[in-house]
Parts: sequence; C-alpha cells; structure tokens
Amino acid sequence: MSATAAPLHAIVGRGPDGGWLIALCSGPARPLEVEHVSDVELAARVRAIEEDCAPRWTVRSLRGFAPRMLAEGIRVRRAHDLLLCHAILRDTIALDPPLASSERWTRLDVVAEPQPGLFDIDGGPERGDGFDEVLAQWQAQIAVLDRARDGRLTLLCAAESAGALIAEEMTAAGLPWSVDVHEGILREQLGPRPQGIGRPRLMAQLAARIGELLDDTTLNPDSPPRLLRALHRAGVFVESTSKWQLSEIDHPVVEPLLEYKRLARLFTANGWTWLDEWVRDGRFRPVYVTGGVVTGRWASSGGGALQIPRQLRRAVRADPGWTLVSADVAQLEPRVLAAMAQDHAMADAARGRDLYEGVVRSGAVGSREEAKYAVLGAMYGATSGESGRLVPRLRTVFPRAMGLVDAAARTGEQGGVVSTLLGRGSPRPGDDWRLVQSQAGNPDAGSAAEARARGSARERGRFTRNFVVQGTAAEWALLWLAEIRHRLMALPTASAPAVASGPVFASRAHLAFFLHDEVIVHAPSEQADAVADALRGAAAAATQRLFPGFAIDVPLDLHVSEDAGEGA
DNA sequence: ACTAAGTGCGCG
DNA sequence: AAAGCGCGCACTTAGT
Repeated sequence: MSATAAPLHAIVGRGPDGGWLIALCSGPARPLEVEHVSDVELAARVRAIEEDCAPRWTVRSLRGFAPRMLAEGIRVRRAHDLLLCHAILRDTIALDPPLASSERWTRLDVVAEPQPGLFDIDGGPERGDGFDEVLAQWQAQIAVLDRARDGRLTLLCAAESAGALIAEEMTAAGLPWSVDVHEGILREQLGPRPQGIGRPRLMAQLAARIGELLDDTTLNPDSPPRLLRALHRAGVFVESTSKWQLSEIDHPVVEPLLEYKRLARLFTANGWTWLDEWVRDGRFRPVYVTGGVVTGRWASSGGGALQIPRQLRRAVRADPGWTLVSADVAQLEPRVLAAMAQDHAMADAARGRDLYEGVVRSGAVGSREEAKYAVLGAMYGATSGESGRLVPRLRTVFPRAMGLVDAAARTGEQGGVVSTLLGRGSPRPGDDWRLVQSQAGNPDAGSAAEARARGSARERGRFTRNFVVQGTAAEWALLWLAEIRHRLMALPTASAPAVASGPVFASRAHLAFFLHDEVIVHAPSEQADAVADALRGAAAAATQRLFPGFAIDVPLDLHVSEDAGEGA
C-alpha cells in the first residue's frame, strides 16, 4: 500500500446541474491535494483511490454519493457522512461545547423519494456547497472528535456512516421478493384482484354481513364514527372501534368485523397496488432513513419497509442457487440495559437464550409472562396495570439497571437531556413543553394546569427513560451491521448464478434487509454456513466493542432457508 | 378542491 | 382509549 506516501486527497467533481460533489479522503495529516475531475472521470478516480488506500471518504451525504458509486460498480469501504455526524456532534452532551450547529449542515426533512436512482435529496451535489465550506465542516468535526476524551463519539460517527453506506447498499441490492407468492396470498385471503375501484370479493362479503348484523346495509366499516354509531345502535357499547376493544365484546358482529379489519389492512397497505409500486424485477427496494429517529434508529420512507406484516414474509424468496440467512436478537434492549448499567445480576439473568426465564430464576417474579411485563414496563415507564405493579419488584433484584432508567426518567421530567452509551443526545424539550411547566409554577395556576404539567413531565420522563435503552440498542445494531458488512466483504465471490441485485452484489453475499434488531442476508447457497458464522461473529464483535470487558450474552436466532417466512 | 388532524394498525 | 417507548401509512373527517 502506498497510503503513507499519498497526500490527503480531495476530489472535487461537478454534479449534473453544476453543483459540487466532493469527497475528501481522510487519513493521517498530510498535505492537501485537491483534484478537480469531470463527472465522467469521477467514478474511475474513486475506484483507483479506493483500491490504492481505502480512505474514509468524507461527503456531505452518502445518500447522494453512495448510490452513484454503486451504480458504477464501486464500493467504498469506509466513509464519513457530514450531515449525519453534524446532527450527532451538534446535540451531544459528551462534549462541551458541542459542534457549532449550522443550518447548512442540517438535513432538510426530506420527502419520500419515489424513484430509486435519483440522488438529488438532502442537499446532495445540487445544494451548491463550495469546496471550502465542506472542508471547513469536515475540519470542525474532526477537531471536535479529537477533543473528545474517549473514542466513543468517533466510534459512533464511524458506525453511523457505515450504516448510511449499508442503507444505500440494501436499497441498491433490494430484498428478493416473489410477486407470485405475494399474489397467491392476496388471492387466498381477499379473492381475485378487483377491477377498477371496489373492494375485493371477500372483503365485500364481510362488509355486507356486517351491515346486516348491524341493521345498516349502507354501512361503511372503514368509517370509524359511523361504525361506532352503528355498534351503539346495536347495543355494543365500545368506546372506540379499535380491535383490542372489540375483541373483548361478545357479539356476532365482532368476528366478521375483526376479519374485515385484517383484510382491509392487507388490501390497503400491502395489496396489489403496493406490489405494482414497490416490487420491480423481483426486488423490494425500500428507502431507509438512517438517523431518522432521534434515538438513532432508522426510519424508512415509502413502501412501509419497517412494517412488512409477518404474514407476508413468505414472499421474501431467495433466487435460484441462493439462500436467505436471517438472524434476529432475542430481547436486545434489556440485554443492552444490563450491560450499559454494568448490572451483573441482570447480566446473569440474561445468560442463555431467554432473558425472561432468567428473570424468573432470579426470583423477582413468578412466571415468564410476569417477567416480560415487568421488564417491558421498566424500559417504557409503566405506572399502572399489570406491568406497573410488577416493575418495583425489579428494583430490588436489579438495582443498577433500574437505577439507570429511573435516573434517565428523572432527568427528562426536569427538562434535562440524556445520552446513549456512545454519546447520542436526546433532544431538548420544546418551547411548548417548557411553557406548560412554567405556567404550572405560577401562583395563580389552577389544578388543571398543574395536572397538565405533571402529565407532560411524566410523558417526557418516559421518553428519556426509553431513549437511553432504545438508543444504545440502536448503537449495538449499527456496530453489528458494520461488522457484518465487513465480514461479508471478505467472502469470495460466488460460483452461483448472478442475481438481479446490481453490479456490486450480483455475485456476492449481501445484506438485503435490516429492521432494528434483525437482518436478512441474501447469499449463494454454498456460503450459508460462512454467512451464519459471520452473523454470529459480528454480534460477538459488536458486543465487545460496545461493552468492553463486560460479560453479556447477546444470542441470535438464526435461520437458513429459501424464504424468510415464519419458522422457516 | 385541497390540507391537516384524527383514527387505527402494522413493525420493532 | 391501552396500561407503557419509537416509528409510517392509508383512510376518513373537519376545516379552509
């Protein structure tokens, strides 16, 4: 490698409509060499430099840069996304002062991008940054990271950027999706595809039956107010038409109504229209919005990628000669809580596959069901009901873990900010929140104002309580993803037939889906075992990275099969 | 005719 | 209108 000899390199390329696309190759401090290249030359230069020294490519947004490189068949190994890292470093409380906030480096909250392949979002090249501005922001971020006492924020920025790279790669590769299987499910559940407007046959039949049972043949079950009135007329006194309320009522209309709701959901959210719009060439290509949730979780835009109903997972099918390796973490969040709080008792309970059984063994509660309610209630801030009743029992058995979430809740209630393990900060309370709190402090404030203030304080406490756990779990997941990518890149290319996953992934095992604590890898069949090892090894590595020196089990449920259906 | 808010349900 | 967190999307209704 000639990396040490090469100067710090900046490539400045013209975007399609005259803006700038800038990539800085960072590395050890070296003289800066700026190279202007035309749009046509850009890909070739990136490829050459990547092969030469695998730098950490620094760009305004990987959402602009990565898809373009992938389309050219180029895959960069490391990157730094200035928009995403600006958001982290601006809001962190691990640094005083944090990075200066700048409008110019704040992601515009973006509209869904209907046509994958365009990259004019998030102020990509078209936003018109000057090179000096990008360089200055990069230097500001590097300076802030150098000042940090430990490497946590640096790790977080690297993981966040790796995540952004992976998100673009997964969109490019797509999730292999069988239109035939999907249509089979639709036909079986709903009947044939309706021509033009109108309900599918089985939905229409149910709607008619509901109308008869409620004595209103013009009733539209899709209208909650009318449905509620019709239910009341028929003597069904529910307060809303939600399914959890209906399911507690004993009346002949309940069954067809719940069935109607189930089918309506399938039809409107994942019916034929969804297939037409989102599945092309046997691939579902959702757009992931990395850093889209304040906790650091990903959001998605379009296609409801994060809400694929489990009943449709059967439509996820490997291509011939390929297989799907899926893995998810059992009870990630409480495991992360135990480790970040250094709670050895809870880590003991977490030993093995089922944390809830471990909680029972600890003696805190009597049954697995109770353990589940108690643990979820602890992380979400339950105060009443079954869950709220059980939470206090955990305080005596797991004082450190409970102390951590309780402290986070108190901070939030008082208007403070909390932080994940790697240093992502929670948002400050909004003006309206503070107004409500200060109004309650006025001498002439009524009891209603005080109740409102208490309510919103507790609400915020539940948010910050959950933030530290959800956010740190998201960090574990990012580290896992990055490590998976790294290990998959080390596998040889396949002898299996090439698949329709774009130039980079046609012959390589690749991440195809990610959802908070689970991944799906599309891999040549002969590499199934190697991929499974990679997923397990990556999980162990992520755990070591995030919780060095602390023993915590993070077991995976792993499946290898041709489809990603339940229990496959 | 168009938009914003409310409702309900899917996912973790 | 879940108790108890975080999301996205489709549909209806109320408001302009």
